[in-house]
Amino acid sequence: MEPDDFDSEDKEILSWDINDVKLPQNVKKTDWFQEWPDSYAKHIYSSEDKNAQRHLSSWAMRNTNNHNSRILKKSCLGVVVCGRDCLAEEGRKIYLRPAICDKARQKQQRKRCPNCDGPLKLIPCRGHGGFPVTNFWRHDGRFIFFQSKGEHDHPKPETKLEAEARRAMKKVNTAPSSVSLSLKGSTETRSLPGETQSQGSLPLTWSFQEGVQLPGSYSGHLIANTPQQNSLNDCFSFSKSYGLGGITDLTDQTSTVDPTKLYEKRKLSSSRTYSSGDLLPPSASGVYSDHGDLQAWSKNAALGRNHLTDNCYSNYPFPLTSWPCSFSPSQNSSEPFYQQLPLEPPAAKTGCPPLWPNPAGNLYEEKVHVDFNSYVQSPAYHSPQEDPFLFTYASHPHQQYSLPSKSSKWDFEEEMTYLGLDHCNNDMLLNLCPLR
DNA sequence: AGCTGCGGGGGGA
DNA sequence: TCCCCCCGCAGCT
Repeated sequence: MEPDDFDSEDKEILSWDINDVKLPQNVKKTDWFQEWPDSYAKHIYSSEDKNAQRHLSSWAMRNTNNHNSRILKKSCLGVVVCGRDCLAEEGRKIYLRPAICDKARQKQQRKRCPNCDGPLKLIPCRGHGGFPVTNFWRHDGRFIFFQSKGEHDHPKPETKLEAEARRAMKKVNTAPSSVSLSLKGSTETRSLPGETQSQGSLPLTWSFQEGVQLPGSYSGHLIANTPQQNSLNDCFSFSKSYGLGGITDLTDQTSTVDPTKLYEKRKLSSSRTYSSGDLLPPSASGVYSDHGDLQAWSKNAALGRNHLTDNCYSNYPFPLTSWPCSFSPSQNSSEPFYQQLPLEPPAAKTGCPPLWPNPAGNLYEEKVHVDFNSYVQSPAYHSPQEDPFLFTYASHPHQQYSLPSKSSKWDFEEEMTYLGLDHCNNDMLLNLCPLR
């Protein structure tokens, strides 16, 4: 929605209210999905927008009965914090996503802070005149209208994907046999070059501490130590959360597809070269970054609707809790995030490996520079004040993960086949590769 | 188990 | 009348 050159139609489009009897239908340009809508925002999404169809938000929004079946109303639940306001290692705080279900939330609040064993505390949202911020969704014609009322007065919780991943990790922890068996014996997963063994330097606070206590041979390493394994987790969450057709449950696939082989296969089949820091160790990151926007972006990308892919930027579907991407794009995910990244760091140290190749064939876009290892806050990043997930970070300058050069091609179909995704339906493929 | 949407109902302004 | 909240239910993942 560009505010220039208003005519009467544009004014109509801008001045609507969710309660209007008639909403504008002559919308020329729909908005990109906003994962962290705040303040008194209004957006018009295409009715084709999958995220909008699902009324998604990374804020923990619960359904509220407004006795109006035409307008879906949701109110914010706030954020769950440690009652002792403890700091995890490296000064990170704990911001959990409140469970949406009432009973699950009560159960959640009975749990203890895994960092200090203190009580957990729910900080309610009071951003709308003392009441929770409310979001309204209304489907009308070819559009989905969104309106937010109030301004969140609390930190961002972990995203839905992160919360789901955390639960998934707990499942792995409690029922490790199905996943871990296939990983046993993997030297890559057990011992990575330059990897330190400190759990405390894992990128998450309690998500990792609680969830990643994998069985013996793991020595505390997450399945997603390697980008390849990570992508499996990511796929899983994609399909689980957003119902992408074709990918049914990749957690099951980890028991049939040995991630070690996957990693080796990728090493062999790809011309990518990895530097000494090759596999990104969990210890290489210490920032609990809020990459929710990236998740939204990657979700959108996977759903075939993303301005970045439109612009031939490669897709970096950043993982859930486990991938230590240390940058946070704008709160407004309509802004291309490449504009907010450092233009050219001294050494092109990039960290997030691609999961989905760019449909245009530009598998790696070197404008995306992420340094997991030595987090230096640039003006392009959110300050910790702006973004509660970003905190001071003790750098580990020794490990690097090099992004392959543009010449590196990733055989997408081969990859999909190897991942067991060769049965993906057309919709899935269309979503992933809208240009194919 | 948890998320989501729906709807009945109570209570306050 | 409007708004907020609680609750239960059903469908889904």
